[in-house]
Amino acid sequence: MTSDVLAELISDKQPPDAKQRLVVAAEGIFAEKGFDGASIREISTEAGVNLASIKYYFGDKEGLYIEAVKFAHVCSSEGGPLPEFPASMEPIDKLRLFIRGMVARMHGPARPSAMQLMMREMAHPGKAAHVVVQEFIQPMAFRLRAILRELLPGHPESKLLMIGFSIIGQVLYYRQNRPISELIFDKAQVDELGETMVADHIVRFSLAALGHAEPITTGGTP
Amino acid sequence: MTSDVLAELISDKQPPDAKQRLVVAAEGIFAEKGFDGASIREISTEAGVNLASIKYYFGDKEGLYIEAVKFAHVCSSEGGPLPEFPASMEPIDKLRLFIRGMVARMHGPARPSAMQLMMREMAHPGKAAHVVVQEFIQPMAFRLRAILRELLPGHPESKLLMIGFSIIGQVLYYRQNRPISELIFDKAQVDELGETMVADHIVRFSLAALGHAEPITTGGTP
DNA sequence: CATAGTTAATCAATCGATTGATTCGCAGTT
DNA sequence: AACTGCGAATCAATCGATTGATTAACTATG
Repeated sequence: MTSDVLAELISDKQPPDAKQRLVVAAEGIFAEKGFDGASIREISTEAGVNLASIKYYFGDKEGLYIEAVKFAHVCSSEGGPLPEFPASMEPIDKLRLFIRGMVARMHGPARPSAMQLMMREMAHPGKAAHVVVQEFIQPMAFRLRAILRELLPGHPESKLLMIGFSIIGQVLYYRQNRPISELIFDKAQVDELGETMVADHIVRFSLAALGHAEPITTGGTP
Repeated sequence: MTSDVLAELISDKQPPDAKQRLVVAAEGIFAEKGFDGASIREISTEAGVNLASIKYYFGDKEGLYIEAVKFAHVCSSEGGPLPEFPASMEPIDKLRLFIRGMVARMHGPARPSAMQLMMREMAHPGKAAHVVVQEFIQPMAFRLRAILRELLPGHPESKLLMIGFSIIGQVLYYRQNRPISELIFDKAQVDELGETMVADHIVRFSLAALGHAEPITTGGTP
């Protein structure tokens, strides 16, 4: 039905029509207040369109929500489609690039509310979750597992799974738990951890755990 | 005002009164549907008490929510108050015990909805968040930082912070992202990762990254 | 005219909050 | 013992506000 909203939005022209404005406003408000907390009246008001337009374009509130999640997914993906590396590249270098790319995606400059909405949907998966998983999360997960399989041949699948979770867990922490971290420690102390610093740390920490870099204990390159 | 509910609840006798039943029911429903999604009518019905009792005991919906979060915090903590280790113990052993204890707490048998409610509040911190942080999260974080400071003297504070985030991030992943992981991979494949297996992996992965264990690449003990 | 799009107005339902009345238990007084 | 007064606790009933959803009338474009 309304599945081609995305194509319009990513290649949007200047004067966005009602449907576009609705999706954009919905993405921001749903990200801020969640599905239950947001009201379609507030969304339609911010979008500057009539309340009934939501039914007209999306059927009901949930239809608008799903489109907003899809839109958030597209916004988050345009930061870079996870760079392709040549098959000849050393798997350890692939892993290095993969982690860097993933951190960049997370901390990326992309519309913050987009990532926030996706995280909300991931925390409590609903009908819109499978879209995010299938088009956003699953490819990254399978790519990472392929790299790990190449890097650690012969290891049982369960071990590869846990190693992947250890790496993704580190990356996701900064996106999921930043507000809490700022409550625990000084906000300034947490905020000074820039994207490159975090990426360098996770790469070093993970590669060291896999025996492909000097352990953290070592100061620099001795 | 209603700050002594906790004392009653942790040492509760057989016939729970209205206030107790309200808190217990609220914890379950808030955990399942969130603050906005839950209604005080549903909570009072499940608790078997009158709607007006919520105002009588807790003032309003938010007051009940805060008490429910506190209750969830107490429930989650009773699994074990993070074992004290003697100061003479090697820091590396402290770290090992700490990780194991934290994984046990997360996967712990404690009322599942309790942990779920705390995670919900951590994901989108509100007025009740500082209670969870101050009494549940902060002590663990500071304890971990002390261990790391002892283990890695001379390292800058920012590096210790990121190392701590790497460890906590691994532990939290399994609690925060299990439903998504089960969507990405086979549910059975994820579920077969038991608590001890996960704990062993995180310990090995983290200690290896810090140069205090054989890297994962190594099969066993060569 | 016909279709697409937009509008204001309103629907029934549910929300959180509040009211006033009622019951219960236990002190103090006679 | 009997009666009284008072506060704690609970109840049904309802408040105004807001929710998502829907209708019918209106405009504009082709």
